[in-house]
Formats: sequence, structure tokens, C-alpha cells
Amino acid sequence: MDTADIIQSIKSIEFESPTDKIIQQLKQLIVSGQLKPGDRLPAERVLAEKLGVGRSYVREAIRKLEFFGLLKTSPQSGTYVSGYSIKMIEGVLTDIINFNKDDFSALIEARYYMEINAARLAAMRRTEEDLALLRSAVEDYDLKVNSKQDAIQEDMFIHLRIANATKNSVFESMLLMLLPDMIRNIVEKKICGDNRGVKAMAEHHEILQAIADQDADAAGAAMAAHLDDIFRISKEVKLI
Amino acid sequence: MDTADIIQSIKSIEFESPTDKIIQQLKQLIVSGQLKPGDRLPAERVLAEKLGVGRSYVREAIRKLEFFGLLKTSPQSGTYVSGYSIKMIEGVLTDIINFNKDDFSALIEARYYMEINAARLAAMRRTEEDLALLRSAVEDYDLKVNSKQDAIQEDMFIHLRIANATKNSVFESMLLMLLPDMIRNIVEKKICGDNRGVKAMAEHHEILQAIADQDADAAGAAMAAHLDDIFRISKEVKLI
DNA sequence: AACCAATAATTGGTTAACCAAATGTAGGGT
DNA sequence: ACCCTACATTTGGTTAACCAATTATTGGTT
Repeated sequence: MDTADIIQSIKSIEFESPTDKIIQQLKQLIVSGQLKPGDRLPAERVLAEKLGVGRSYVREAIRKLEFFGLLKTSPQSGTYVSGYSIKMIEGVLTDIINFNKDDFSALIEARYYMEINAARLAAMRRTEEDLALLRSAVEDYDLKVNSKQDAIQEDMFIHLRIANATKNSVFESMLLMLLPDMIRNIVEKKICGDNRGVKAMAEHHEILQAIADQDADAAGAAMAAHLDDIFRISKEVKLI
Repeated sequence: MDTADIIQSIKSIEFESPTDKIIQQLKQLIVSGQLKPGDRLPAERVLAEKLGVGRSYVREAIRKLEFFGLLKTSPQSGTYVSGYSIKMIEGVLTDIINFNKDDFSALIEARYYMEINAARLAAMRRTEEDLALLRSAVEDYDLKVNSKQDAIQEDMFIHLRIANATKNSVFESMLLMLLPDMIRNIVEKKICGDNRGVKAMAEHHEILQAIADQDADAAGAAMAAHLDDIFRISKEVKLI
């Protein structure tokens, strides 16, 4: 067994962090009906004492839940349960916590579908400036590959430029969230073969051309073709 | 001007929080080359003192950057810059921080494309159990609508069940992240007309049927039809 | 009885202090 | 000269204390 693999499996022994435990407790409070939507949570100090843990952890748990829109805290007033969706909390709050970005094939798949749509939107909405930036990013990639250097960062940057051209901040942010983990996985799993770079170069140019032509269908198809390789590989990896 | 609107516009005066300022500073350190990928950050205490701010804020900033995969911190050792992507940090780190989920039309659009794909995947992969849960959720919705009650939570729950049936945790988490803001916006903007519920009921049943039949194309089409209304409305709202 | 003002208690925001583990270092033994 | 051990320092993890603002309460006035 490779050392890297051993480290991998060791990492997967997740100690449940205090924060996550607190989230579970809060969930229990809400599900059991002791805390209804719109209600105010007990003060941070009270929660901390009741749970037998420092206030920092309570605060961190609240922040996390706030990020996902489940709580809302107002200074000098209190933290409140957002009124909208109790059933949601009950059903799937657990899944939210970890946001398991380690499932590589899921990551790739999500990216696959999002990027195809992104390419289509970019083709429809790109400005001349977007196009210039994208072209520049593609050229940067070409230079690196032609000089036999590693170009994964430049690759990602191209996709980031496309995301930026969609003029949809949500799309962009989400792709942005996925990218670092994508890179990590690709590097770790050594997915990119040596001839991959050259092939990708041509594919990038096709995407670029389609976006330049403002041809959404062509852009989507070119992106799909571009991602197909890596998508297929990830599915094979899953089977191992 | 309505009181609610006034509050809305007041809220939009964003105080730059200490955390975000720190993130900006860290970005500057990395971009300027003083901090290269792989390097260790100065200790939290040092950073806090240097930035003239409490250590809590430094920790929070680091956590945020860690969530997005840009930093990695090991206990009793230090926080390190993840080596992969410096250009990414340079280009668009600013956008990441706020994750502007307030752009409603962007939110709807992102959801639109993601849900269509989710419906297709759900149709392909759903188990019998998934189907039973989905059917139950659809029935809950029908009951609420038929008794003239508000059913937005039940509506969301249906979509959550579909996301769950995709067997893709990334897809599921992302939709989960969007939902609370979707609900908030829909309620605030009073998008749902009175007859919407009845129409949606039929659409839900079409989606359910397609997923039951494991017909991906039909599921995608049904979902698109279902979301088209709200998508169109959101674009009109944008123009106002 | 109703209302208003002053004060006391409670809130989240922020900072400082403490802890155990890990690491770097110096010194003695081989 | 090398290596191993013991100690001091530094690390992130955790807790407790302090702060200003808000809210609840209480007492007095009309």
C-alpha cells in the first residue's frame, strides 16, 4: 500500500468535531419541536454551559448554520431560527455539515453538468472583454504545455474565465468552490496523462471559438467533449 | 416607501467585517509573492498582532479560506497555503468571500440548470425507496394545496428528495445551499400567485411519473416546464 | 391605572489568557 | 563527529473575561 493511500485512509477516520456535535444537538432541539421556526435560541452562554463546551464552538456552529441560511443572528438581540423550513432541517441537515467534497466522481460529475451550462451561458453573454481575457488564458495554457511544463493551474484558470463570462455570480461561486478540490484530486490521483495537455489544447481552442462565435450549442458540445475524458476516467477510478 | 424596503436598503450598506479585511490582507500577501504556495503562514498570534485585531478574527478568516480549499491548517503545526492555485487566488478571491446569494435572478438561473440535470440523474438512479419518499412528499404538497394552505416548504422538500435521489452528494449539497435563499426571495417578492399551487401540483406529478418510469429525458423536460414559470417571472422582476 | 424614565440584567462582539501537543534546540554520552 | 535525550519554545485548540449596545424591569409621576 502506498504511503499516500495510507494517509488517505487515516484521514477518513473523522473525529466528530465539537462544532458538528453542537449542530446535531441544535437539530435535535428543532426537530423535537422545542425550537420552532422564528423562535429565539437560548443565549450563546446558556447553550455553551448546557452543552458543556466553550462558547467559541457554539458560535462556530451558529456561523455555519447561518451560512446555510438556517439561522439568523442579530447583534445584541439573539439568534433566531429562520422560519421557512423545518422539514428541511429535519431531513437533511446532517448531509450539509460535512459537504463531502471528497467524493471525486460526484465532484467531477457536478462539475461536468455545471460547466456545460456555463459554457452555453458564456457564449450567449460574453463581452469583448471577457473574450480577450479568455483568449489570453488559453494562450497562457498553450505556452506552458508547449514548454512541457505543468499547466493545471492555467487549465483551471480558463474554466474560471468562462464561469466569469456567464455573468451569473452564483454559478461562478459554485464552480469556484469546486475547483480547489478538483485540482487536489486530479493531482493526487495523477489523472492527467502526458499527452493529455496537447489534446486539451485543441479542445480549449474549440471552446474558445464557439464562445467567440456566440454559438451556445457549439460551446456546450465542445465543453462536453473536453470534459468527457476526465469524466470517464473518474468513473473508472470509482470502480477500483 | 415601505418599511420593509427601507430596512432592505439599510442592510445593503455592508460594513466590511474584520474577517473580510483580513482575507484581503492575506490575499495581498499571497499575490505579492511574500507567501508562496506550500509556505506556512505566520502564527495566528503574530498575524493578529500585525493586523491589529483579535485572534478570533484571524481564525475565522482562516476557517473561511480553509472551507474554500485555499489554506490547510494542522494542529500544533501551522497553517499552510495549499499549493495548487495561486492564479486563482489572485484573480477572483474577492468574489468568493461574499458569495452574493442576493442576486435573485442568478440564484433562480443556477437552480434552473442544476435541477434539470438533477431530475435527469434522479430518473436514472432512483431506487424504490427514493421513489416512495418522493411520492410521499408530492402527496404532502397536494394535501396542503388542496386545503388552501401555504405549501412552499413542501414544495422545497420535493425538490430536496429529487436531489437526494441523484446519489450525488455534491449536487445535493449545492442545491441545499441555494434553497433557503430561494425560499426567502420567493416569500419576500411574493412570486407565487394563488393559482400557482394547483398548476404546480400537476407539474409535480409529471416529474414524479417520469422519475418513476426512469425516463431521464421526460424528467428533465418536466422539470424545465415546472421551473419555466418562476424563471420567467424572475427575469421580469430583474427589469423593474 | 397608565405612562415614562432610570437602572439593572442580558445580548452578541471582542480580546486576552490558559492548555496540551508538537517542534526545535542545546547538551551530554558514545 | 554523531546521536539521543531532556527541556524550552511555539503551535493551534479552548476557555474565560471584558465591552458596548440593547432590552427588560422597576419605581415614580401624572
